[in-house]
Amino acid sequence: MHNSIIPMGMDRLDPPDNRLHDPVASHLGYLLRRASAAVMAALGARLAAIGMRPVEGTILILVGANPGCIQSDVGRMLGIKRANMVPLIAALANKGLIDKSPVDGRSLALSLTAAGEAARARVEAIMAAQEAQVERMLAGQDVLLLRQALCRIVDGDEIGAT
Amino acid sequence: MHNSIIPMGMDRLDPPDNRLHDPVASHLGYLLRRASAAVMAALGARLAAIGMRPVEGTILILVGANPGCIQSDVGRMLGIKRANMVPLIAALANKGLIDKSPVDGRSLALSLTAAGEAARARVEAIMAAQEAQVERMLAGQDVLLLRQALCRIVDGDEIGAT
DNA sequence: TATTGTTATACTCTATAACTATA
DNA sequence: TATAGTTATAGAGTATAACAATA
Repeated sequence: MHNSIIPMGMDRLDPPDNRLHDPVASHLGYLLRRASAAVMAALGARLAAIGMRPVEGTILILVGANPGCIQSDVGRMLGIKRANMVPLIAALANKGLIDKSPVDGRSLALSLTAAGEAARARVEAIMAAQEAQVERMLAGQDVLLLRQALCRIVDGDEIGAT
Repeated sequence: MHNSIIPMGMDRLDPPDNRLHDPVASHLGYLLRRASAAVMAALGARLAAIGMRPVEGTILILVGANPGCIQSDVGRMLGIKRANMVPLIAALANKGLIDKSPVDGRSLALSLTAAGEAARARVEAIMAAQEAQVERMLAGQDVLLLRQALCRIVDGDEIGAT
């Protein structure tokens, strides 16, 4: 919390930032954004070790838990538009992790290949470790209540209107 | 929380998503990311009413609180790289909201113009309303503790290493 | 008529490398 | 040698519009 109130023009020029006073550092919206970025960066670094990005890992887990689900539903669940799902699913299929089989004539049923299931297991282990660390850093919180509150914001028809 | 455990292949095809089971919906990292996106989208919509984006508003507030600060310090404080600060500051200067005056020969001192100060006040009012709403949606939390925890994650040298 | 998958496209945000001028 | 500002550029992520095939 770089919130020291040292006026500009002083002689302390040594530290990384110039000890700016930051009135937004206490805003929960801002902190949410920065914390999210930090957590995603850390997860990205861990998943990169197995050649995977956070989105891809999440899709693997979701398809693994819902074999036969269709592309559009996965996108809706993750808040990803149809058009943007195409290259994501194509990449996972090209890596041989996901099978696409037509069910409908217009819908594609998704399922994990054997390699996809193995990858999913590795992803889940990494994400579980990440999750444990995040929970540890949220020490002092009622994590159950926090989860519920974040869900309210995510599904938030409450936010956006005044 | 779309977490109902209704197996695929049922006849309930009416709701938006096909009632997928979502094992990642409970992950704090994932919730953090989705909640952050929702809050930022709401803030973006509100600020768009005065022709401003969240980053620009944040910079106005930061410069207003630290007149004479230099571009690089603002970037460091907000986690924005030097190279990416250039067009941001240029845009605010072009709008006549920020003045740049050389102090160093290599550094530029930033300050708000009269119009910039007026814009800053409007931004701060909007952000305060947004912040109040976020706090309301986090009902049941110890907001002070939550702020501290999020700051730990943001400044997190703890996260990223195993 | 609404939905699925798809293509093309554009805009924002972010990251890196390289350069100049200055401290 | 390190820092400030700058340019150019590349990669994600996200958004819209349009189209064909299907329900």
